[in-house]
Amino acid sequence: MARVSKIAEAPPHAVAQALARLGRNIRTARLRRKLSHEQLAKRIGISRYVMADIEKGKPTTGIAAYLGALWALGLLTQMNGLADPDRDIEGKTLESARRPKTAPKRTSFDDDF
Amino acid sequence: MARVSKIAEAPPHAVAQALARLGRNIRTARLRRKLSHEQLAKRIGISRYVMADIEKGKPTTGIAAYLGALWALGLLTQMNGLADPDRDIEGKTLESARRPKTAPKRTSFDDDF
DNA sequence: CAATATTATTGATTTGAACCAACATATAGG
DNA sequence: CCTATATGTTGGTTCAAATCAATAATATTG
Repeated sequence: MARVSKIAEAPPHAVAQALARLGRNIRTARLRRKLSHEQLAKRIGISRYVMADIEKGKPTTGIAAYLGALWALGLLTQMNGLADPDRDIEGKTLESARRPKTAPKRTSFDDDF
Repeated sequence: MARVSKIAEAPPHAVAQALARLGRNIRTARLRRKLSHEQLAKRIGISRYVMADIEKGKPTTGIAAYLGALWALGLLTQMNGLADPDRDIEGKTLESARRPKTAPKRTSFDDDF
């Protein structure tokens, strides 16, 4: 185990898939712009090795590196609506009138599914 | 992470803003679902401390933790179109007919900007 | 094909991310 | 209010992320 969280060690299929796709898309965008790993990495402020990791969809790589890549490619604006509370229908439905600053106190041991 | 990259140490405003917003949105979604840090973290497979980091928008936290949070909240599908080549108008325009597997060889020192 | 650039891979080094325990503070809800 | 729970903070441990150098493999282009 050690210092890598489970989610990074063995991500659920959906997460692994999302990561792989994101990496592929970033690679495609880079090649279209005719940039090498080294060139793009320099603009982002990372090494070419991390740039390669991003395109592989490495789970443990810091999120800033990924967002930096999107930023350097002019694709960061697509992040705007991500997890937007207004778009969160499920959450809206569940939300009570009040807006608590912490989670409610759970009285029973409601272990997850 | 060690050897923190520039992008994580001092992210550009756009990246920092995107991170902060993502964290806030995740927090909102969590509270709407009446989950504590500990509860959600357990589902994701991270500690409650990393869960708190995510909501703060910590740049150096691994991307899998962020995606895991979205996944556990049922919001991962919103990642689907992110950096999609089909939506990348800029890239489409730049793309040549061929689809090279590496960046073209730059003969001169064309440093950026 | 040849020459050059890109990308992948390996091994070594450094340092902070992720973790935990313990304690402090804030909030919820009776 | 009171009390259990949620969240924040501190200090310490561990180990892999990020880096680099060198080399190998792959791709581009003349």
